[in-house]
Amino acid sequence: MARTQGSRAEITGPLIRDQARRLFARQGYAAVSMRQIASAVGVQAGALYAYTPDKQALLLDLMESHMQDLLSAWTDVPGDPLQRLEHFVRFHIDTSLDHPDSVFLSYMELRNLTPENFARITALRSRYEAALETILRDGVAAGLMRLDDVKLATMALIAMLTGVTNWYREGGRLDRRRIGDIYWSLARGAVGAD
Amino acid sequence: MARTQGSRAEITGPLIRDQARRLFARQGYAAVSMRQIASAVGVQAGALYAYTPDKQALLLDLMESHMQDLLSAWTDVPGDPLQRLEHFVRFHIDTSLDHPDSVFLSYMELRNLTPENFARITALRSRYEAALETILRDGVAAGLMRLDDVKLATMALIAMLTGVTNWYREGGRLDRRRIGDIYWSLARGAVGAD
DNA sequence: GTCTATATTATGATAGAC
DNA sequence: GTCTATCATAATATAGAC
Repeated sequence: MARTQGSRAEITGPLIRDQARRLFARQGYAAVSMRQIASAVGVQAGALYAYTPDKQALLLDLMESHMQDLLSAWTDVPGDPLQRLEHFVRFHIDTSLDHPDSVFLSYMELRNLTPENFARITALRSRYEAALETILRDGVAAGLMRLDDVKLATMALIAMLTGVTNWYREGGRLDRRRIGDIYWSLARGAVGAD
Repeated sequence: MARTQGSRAEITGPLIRDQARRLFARQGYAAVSMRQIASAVGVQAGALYAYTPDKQALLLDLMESHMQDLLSAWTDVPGDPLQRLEHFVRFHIDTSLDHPDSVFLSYMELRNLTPENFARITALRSRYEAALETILRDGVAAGLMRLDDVKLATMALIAMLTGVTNWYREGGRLDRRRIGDIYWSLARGAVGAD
C-alpha cells in the first residue's frame, strides 16, 4: 500500500536535491526530466514545484551551494608555498572523493546555466581558482616552484585533480589516502619542486 | 529568394556533421534539437534523416570518427621514453587545438551514448590511453621517470592535457607552440623527470 | 535530396482537489 | 505538501509530394 498523499516536507526537500544531483551528474542536466527526479524521490512531478520554481533554479541551487561549501571549507594553511600546495591538493582530492557528483556537476554543467546564473557560478569558481593561483605565484616568487605560466598551470592542475571524478569508484583498487599521495606527487613534480 | 528545394548532398552531409559537432560541444548533446542542427545547416529537420538514421547515430559517428582519426594520426616515435612522452604531449595538445570541439565531445558526451555505443567508444579510448600508459611504463622501467602508479598517472595526464579545451580560445594570449611548451614542462615534471 | 505536414511521445510547468 | 489532471510546447521521427 504505497502512500499517495501526505506531507513530508522535511525529508522531501533534501531528497529532491540528492536525487537531482545524482541524476544530473550521471546523465547530464538536459537529459534528466523533472518526472525522472520526482520518480526517484517517490513523489509526482508537480510536487517538485513546491521546492523549486523551475528546473534551472534547481541546477543553480546545487552548483551554488556546492561552490559555497567548497569556499567555506577551504582555508589556506601557514607554511611555505609547497606545504600550502600539498594542503590544496589533498583538500581538492578529499572533496572530490567525498562529493564526486557535486564536483562533477560544477565542472561539467556550466554550459546549461542561463547567462546570469553562469556569471554567478563563474565568480565563485574564480575565487577558488585564485586560491591555487596565489599559492603557485608565491611558490615561484620564493624560488620553490618553476613555472612558465602560473595562470595556465592553475588551470592544468585543477583539471588534473578534478579528473579524479572521471574514474574513481567507491571500493576500488586504491584507498583515499593513497590517491591523495599519488596526486600530490604528480602535482609537486608538475610545479617543478624536487 | 532562399532556396526551398534542390539536392546538395555533397555539401549537406559534411555540413550536418560540422554543425552538429559545434552545437553538441557548445550546448551538450541532450540540449540540442534536430531542428536546431537543421536550422544551422539551412535545411528542414526532416532532411537530416537522409544522412543519419537518428540523433544517437549522429553522435556516435562524430565521436567514433574522431577517435579513429586520433588513433590513425598517432604514431609513437623512436627515442627514449622522455622523447616519446614529449611527442605524445605535443600531439595531444596540437590535436586539442586543431579540433577542440571533437576532443571536448569525445571527453564529455560518453554518458549520452547508448550502452552499446559507449562500449565502442570506450574501446577506442582505451587504445589511445594505452599508448600513453606504455610510454610511462617504459619510462619508469628505464629509470627516467618516477611514478607511484602508472595507471593513475595516465588518467591524470590525459585529464590535464584535455583540460586545454576548457579555456583555450582562438587568438588568445598564448600561441600554440607556447602552449605545447608549457604543458610539456608540466608533464615532464609530473612524471618526475628532472 | 529536400520540402511540408504530421504522428507520436515527452517535456516543463500550472490548477485545483484533498 | 502532495495528488491528479491538464495545458502548451517541443521533441524525435516518418510519410508522401516534388
